[in-house]
Amino acid sequence: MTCVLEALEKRGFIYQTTDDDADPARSRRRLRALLDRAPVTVYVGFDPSASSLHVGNLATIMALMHLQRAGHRPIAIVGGGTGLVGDPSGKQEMRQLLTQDLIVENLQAIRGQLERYLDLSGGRALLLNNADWLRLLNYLEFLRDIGRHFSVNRMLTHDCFKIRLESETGLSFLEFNYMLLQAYDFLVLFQKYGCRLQLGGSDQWGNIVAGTELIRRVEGGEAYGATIPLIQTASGKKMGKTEEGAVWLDSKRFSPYAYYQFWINTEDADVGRFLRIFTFLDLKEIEELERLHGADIRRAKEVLAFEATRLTHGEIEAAQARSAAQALFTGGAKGPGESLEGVEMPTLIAAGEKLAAGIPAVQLCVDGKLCASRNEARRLAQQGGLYLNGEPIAADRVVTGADLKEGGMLLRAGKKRYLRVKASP
RNA sequence: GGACAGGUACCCAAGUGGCCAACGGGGACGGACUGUAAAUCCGUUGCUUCAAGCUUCAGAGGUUCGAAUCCUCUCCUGUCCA
Repeated sequence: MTCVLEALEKRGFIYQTTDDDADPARSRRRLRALLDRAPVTVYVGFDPSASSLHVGNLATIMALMHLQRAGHRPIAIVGGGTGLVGDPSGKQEMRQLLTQDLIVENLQAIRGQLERYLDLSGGRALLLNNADWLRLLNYLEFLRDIGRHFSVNRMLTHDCFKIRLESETGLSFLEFNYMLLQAYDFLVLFQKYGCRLQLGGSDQWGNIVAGTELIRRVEGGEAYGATIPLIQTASGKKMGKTEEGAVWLDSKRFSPYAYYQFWINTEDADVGRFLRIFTFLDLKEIEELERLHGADIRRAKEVLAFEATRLTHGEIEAAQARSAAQALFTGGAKGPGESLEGVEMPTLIAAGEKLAAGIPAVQLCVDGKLCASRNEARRLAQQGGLYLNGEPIAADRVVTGADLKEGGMLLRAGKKRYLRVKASP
């Protein structure tokens, strides 16, 4: 059995582990041994504050998939209990508190999504809601049994608190407790499921360590933690954010077409790193792709986009997204034409009679979500960034049935944003 | 509970009676250059039927010919004191 930890390290998943040693040669030895010896139960927590996971969660999910494939047992906690508190780690501002109903709703949705990535059959992976045990807690008992193991002095030295203590927002007592709850989660999982390893984003370091220490104090047991680096783009932006917000893994919120586009727009410098983290291609193949230079790097990006889309949305959707991209970009589509027939892409259906009478192009932009307002569309056109069937158009351009080509037309904003307009019968 | 400081557009942040739809920076968007990349340069960045008009500076009232700016009350945040 090849060492999973080593494989994860090579792919760039591991930022730090609780088993790190000043001497790199000895580092992570026990953790490696643990993972090599027998199946290990590994836990990761997901935040239930949104009804969908997003690309920011993806690296962690991928890590879990690798571990599961290597025979280990993942536990995904959806924080129905901790979600009521809100993790202050890495946050400048206090979180909005969520209602219980909302959390339960989100939890169900996230559950459904995780099933796409993890094999839950026969207990090969578990999805748990920490509300199941956190809600049973009694305040006084918790303080006496768990609280006494924590030193406030020590807690205050953690970065996650330091930042907030120095910020204008401050830190509420509620949030200050979050760390104890997450540590307690780990302890419960250790006791009930024999969970020995917790994984998380690098912002989770403090919470994870708090858990391993609590386990040592209460149970005298040895547990480990590992963090995954915060994935940033080469130019230093947080990965997985677009102007519209997060890149969701839910196809209703973020279409497979848009998802594919998100990946194909990866910066050159990130392609290799992302291939390692966000696909299962083997390292040799990735190295091949990394050898591409100049415009050829796009080929590697196509592989990345296709693989990533396939993992999240499935083979069929991925293929559709790819052919849409090829038709629009590589094919240099000017009009909708045959090449776009049946292609999955953003499409606006305009009422036939209205179109015959003429609709301002700016209105179509707004209706089709290409622009937020007619003003914005007008500006876009004035700057020469609005195209109809491949030709730049003026701000006062009125679109009529005469602009339809083979039953549709193609509006483009800037270089990348396309909208197909079709007439309803 | 008391004292003080503050709440300005996506974010940061100027402005302290008219010259303010509001300086500057970031971000974003468009153009040029390219390869649906990065970097760079130029431009844009409240809404509307683009002429003018309309709605914005925590909220509600008020003073004034005229308010983001002055007054009153309310809400929110931070700091210090109790």
